[in-house]
Amino acid sequence: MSTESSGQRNTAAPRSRTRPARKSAAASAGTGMSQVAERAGVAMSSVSRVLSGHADVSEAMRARVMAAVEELGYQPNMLAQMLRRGATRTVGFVVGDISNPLLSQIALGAETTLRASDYALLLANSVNDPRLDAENIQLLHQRRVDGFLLSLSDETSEQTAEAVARTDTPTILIDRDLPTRAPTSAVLSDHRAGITRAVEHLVGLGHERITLIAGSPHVRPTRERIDALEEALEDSPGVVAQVRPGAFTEAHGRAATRDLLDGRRPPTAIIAGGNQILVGVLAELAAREIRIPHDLSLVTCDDVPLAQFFTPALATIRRDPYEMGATAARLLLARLGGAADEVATLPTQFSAASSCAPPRPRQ
Amino acid sequence: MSTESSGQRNTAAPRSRTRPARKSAAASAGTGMSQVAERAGVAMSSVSRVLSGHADVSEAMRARVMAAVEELGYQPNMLAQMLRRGATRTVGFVVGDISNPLLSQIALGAETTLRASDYALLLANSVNDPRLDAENIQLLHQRRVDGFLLSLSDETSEQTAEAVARTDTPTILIDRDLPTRAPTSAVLSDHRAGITRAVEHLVGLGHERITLIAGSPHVRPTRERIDALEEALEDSPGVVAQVRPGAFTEAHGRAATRDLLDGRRPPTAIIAGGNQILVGVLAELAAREIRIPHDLSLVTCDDVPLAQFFTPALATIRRDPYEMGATAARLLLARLGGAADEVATLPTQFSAASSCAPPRPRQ
DNA sequence: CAGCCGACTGGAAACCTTTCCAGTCCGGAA
DNA sequence: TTCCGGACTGGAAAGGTTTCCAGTCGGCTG
Repeated sequence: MSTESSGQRNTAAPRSRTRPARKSAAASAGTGMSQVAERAGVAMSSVSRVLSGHADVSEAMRARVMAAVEELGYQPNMLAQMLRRGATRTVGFVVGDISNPLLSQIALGAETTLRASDYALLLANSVNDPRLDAENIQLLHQRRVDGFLLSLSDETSEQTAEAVARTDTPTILIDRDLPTRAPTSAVLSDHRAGITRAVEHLVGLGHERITLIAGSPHVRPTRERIDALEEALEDSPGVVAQVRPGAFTEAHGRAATRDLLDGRRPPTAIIAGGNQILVGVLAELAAREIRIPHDLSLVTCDDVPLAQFFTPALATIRRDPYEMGATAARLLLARLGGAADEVATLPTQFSAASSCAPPRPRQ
Repeated sequence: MSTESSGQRNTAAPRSRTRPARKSAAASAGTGMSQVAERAGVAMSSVSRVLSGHADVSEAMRARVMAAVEELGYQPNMLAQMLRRGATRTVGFVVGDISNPLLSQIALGAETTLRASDYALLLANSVNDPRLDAENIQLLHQRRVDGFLLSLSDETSEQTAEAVARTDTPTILIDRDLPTRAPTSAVLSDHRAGITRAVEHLVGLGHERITLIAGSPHVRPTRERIDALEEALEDSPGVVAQVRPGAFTEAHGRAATRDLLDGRRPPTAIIAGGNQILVGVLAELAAREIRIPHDLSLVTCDDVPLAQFFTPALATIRRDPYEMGATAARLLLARLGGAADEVATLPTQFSAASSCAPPRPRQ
């Protein structure tokens, strides 16, 4: 595979230098409620009542005010409203890494749902650094968000727990467990069910050494998957579980795979606990020319679009990330509307495929 | 491929119902600058000066104020600051679809860069609907963002152009061209270079019918790629270019492929203009059991992680989306700092691979 | 007919900061 | 000794809205 480089990197001349003339006089710039009031010949309080749909407003008043609003092209200053009302209609989304397809789909679901209720989404990446989790929470809190959606990098961090507690703001955890007695809503995936089905399938095929290469041990999905794997094998005395938690990275996937295959008793089946991990696993398997499913069976979690063309087809434990985001948003909206905290659990599906087959007979 | 469903969908009981006791008295709640001033026995203006690092402040004053700030755990109210200063230190990011890996990486680059300068990112998806582009711009404008990062769904929309013009706010276009004389910064990809190299490569292999299955014709990348393809073939009289613009969707990729292959003169090479389109193309090729590169050569744009395991390896026109986002953010920060508008062009790389081979001899 | 209530409106405080302006005090220069 | 400027500080306006409170007025009840 050869690589040709092309294109230059430069910064070209500006397209134009002149600022456009100040907008037509009717613009919103500098037009405040008092101008409207003056124009309509009424008090500011009346303007405010009309605009906020207050009940005690006569038709005549409404008409006069609306006319003035039209004429002046008045638009309320949201900052002043936020200050006065003490609410920003803004939600903070703290996420380990938005470039992860799983999380960006969650973000899409959340933002779409929130926007339907006139909330905006403030995005903060923590690049999987627990300190940034806490810092971002603090930062968004200072920006006075009305609520939080948290997909933390590390739920065990003291600082993060403190930061969450300090905010005293409605918070929805996304597939995370925070070890705190404070009430918190959450939307969770039922990882156990997916792993259980996958393991049943593998055991049914005759596998006796099943390895889970998992991500960070400091987040719920990893813990749940590990627990589910070990639990599922309690009834199968002959089958051994191996677990390799680490990080949700290609590097970990690759290193763990290498390590396992070099070990005395390599697994007959691997479950890759995330799409980046999968890449690492596949890379190492390819480098060793290990054939799936002939030499090793493979299951992955949280598929990505192109996975469907992988040969052989990959068995996958799926969930619906858009729906997770949407649900998280709904839970938050409910809380902001005064409802109690609530935990929603969303299902997981296991799709068997030809990447799983009976293990090779023992050599 | 069988599918077992597992897991239940439910909403479980809340974890707790009691609110935690109001935080210790020193909390920021209700603590304003005037409390600090009173506690320190100075005027509010002095507190403000100390906190904003104004020059004319005595050491004694600074110490007293800071002590009071510490004791009260005072945190400034950013909403009041925003209102007073008329700046929010917030940037609006309008994007067709954040769940697209290309765009989510751009978002990551942008957010990371912006946060380093204390700006926050307000995210708005337009789900590829031009009306929502305009609406989101308007919405974010009302929220008084200091600047815009725009990855529009349709740069030809009147409403969008008007919305942009109306805001009179520093704006960076991301790989888009807005037909307006207003000055606008932009970060662009040099698609032409990538396409040119790819076409040279294909022509070198002997291809005579090269098809570009492109995305929406209403955005710059599509136009640039089409132009580049046609231009590149001007010097190769025997080679025919076909172009199938449509949408950045799997459906379009699949339909266009079907259409082409059913046509009288099917292409010998296809360039898929995006990762979703690629999925559609591959699906149709797989359904017809068309072998790459034996029956058809394939090039794709904007790869995704798993693409590297596709067999055969996919020739790809790449760019660095994180860097695009970071560059866009830098351009915006510069504009916010008073600099003139500027256009940055980032390179594109073509990587040849075994998905391209000489075409089958004519039947 | 007095009294009262309800519908409606205006005035002003409150939200919290930044910034302009004026004023105090002191040291140094004339 | 007087004047001036610089260093520093306090007061108050401004930024734009929401909301409480008080007040007016017409109509209805007793």
